[in-house]
Amino acid sequence: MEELHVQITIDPALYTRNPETTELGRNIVSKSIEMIDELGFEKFTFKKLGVAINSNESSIYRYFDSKHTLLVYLTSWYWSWVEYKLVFSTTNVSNPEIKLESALALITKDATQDSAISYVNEILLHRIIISESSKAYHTKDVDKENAKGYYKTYKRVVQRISDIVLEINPAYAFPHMLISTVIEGAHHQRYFSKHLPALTNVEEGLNTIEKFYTDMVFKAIN
Amino acid sequence: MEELHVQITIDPALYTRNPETTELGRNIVSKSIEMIDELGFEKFTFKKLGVAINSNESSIYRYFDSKHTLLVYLTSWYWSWVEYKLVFSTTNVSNPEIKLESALALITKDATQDSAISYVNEILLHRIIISESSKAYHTKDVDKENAKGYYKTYKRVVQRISDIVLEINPAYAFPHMLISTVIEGAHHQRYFSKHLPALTNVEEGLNTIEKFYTDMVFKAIN
DNA sequence: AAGATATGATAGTAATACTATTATAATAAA
DNA sequence: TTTATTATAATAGTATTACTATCATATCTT
Repeated sequence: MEELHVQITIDPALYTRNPETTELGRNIVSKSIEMIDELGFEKFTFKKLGVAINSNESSIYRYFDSKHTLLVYLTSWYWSWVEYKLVFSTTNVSNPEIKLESALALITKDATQDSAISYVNEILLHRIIISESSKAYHTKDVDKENAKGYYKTYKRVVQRISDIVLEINPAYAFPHMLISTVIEGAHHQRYFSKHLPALTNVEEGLNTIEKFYTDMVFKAIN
Repeated sequence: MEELHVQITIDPALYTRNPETTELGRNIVSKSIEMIDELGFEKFTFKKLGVAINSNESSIYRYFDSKHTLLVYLTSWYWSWVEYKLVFSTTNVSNPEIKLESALALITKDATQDSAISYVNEILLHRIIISESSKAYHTKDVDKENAKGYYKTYKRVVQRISDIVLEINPAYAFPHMLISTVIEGAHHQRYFSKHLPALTNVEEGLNTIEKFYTDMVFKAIN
């Protein structure tokens, strides 16, 4: 696996002090990913995180003004990272079908292991996205937060893949619905396959999710 | 609209005292639906509910042992109700394509207004399902709760519609994935259309969600 | 060496998600 | 009709949460 040297830029609206720039900040991000994965978002607290990194609750609040914005920060980080990989794997590919195929692989495949940034464990982050990320926007404050740009990176990824769909079939009327259905669907199916298998037909090691959605998308747009 | 006289039966694992059997119980269910819709699940509390129905927090705890099981109860209620309507609208229909079409309409259409049970506002309940129901199973306790049968009714609905899919195409390999994708997808699209429209192509009053998923499903299984 | 800034430690607050106890009201059985 | 049973209400209490505020100390810059 080659290492990608990525500069992932997160909207300053999502933090009060940029965690990338200090060791404490990177520790907060790093350990919070581990702990949210382990405890679940509800049982994760800044106090526990402070203890785990030998720091203090009050210091963490200087980086993120709530547990919730930290979650939004992490999802935003994830989508920036996906966007980077998306651009990387689709530029200079002229055939839009092939572009769409790799885009779909990217959003439906199991966790990728390339370590772009040392302090972020992308496999754990992917698991958090699957289990917890819908909580980031299922809030009574969505509209306010959306206006502040909290979900920009997610929307950008959907837009980019929708554009590829339109390259293949400019008359297709529902590209955004289709792509957001695949993204959310892939997360659900991965979660269901582990916890509610009656809701899936996933078979271990067969890339079922990727195959299912790739097949579905190409049939839908033709 | 004709009135359906339904007997919706909820698994006793989901309550400590059956709320259907007493006025207080029905008030709890009724008002909690209104309040969760209005406040969102996080800001809803049993204390506030107690005040709203002129009762007491401690009395509510005799019906439901947590806020979380109340949410699971409500989702279970919702799926029982959907199951009833599904059976009602598909029995004695011999053509499986037509059966599938009405099943898909049922799970993708906007809130239906027939009042089967007086103390449940199905429109508000549908909104709760859209905005909050994923929180019912995105917990660290899913496996334990699944073993107790908490998600049975949801799984039964998916199973029933998957069976119709298999009637049409017995060789189709992913019926459960397809149907759970449609159900979750329809909820997401409805939520996105209100709060994150960049992720959809929904147009007001055109039944976009129903059309999109119906088209998608029939293309996928043929 | 002085000034600025980041971090840590401690304390405090209102609210949450409960549990426990006791009193009172309503209903059913003797 | 009295008694026993059960449901509800009222009150208090607990540990924890999600913060805010204050102040001391360590570190880094000029």
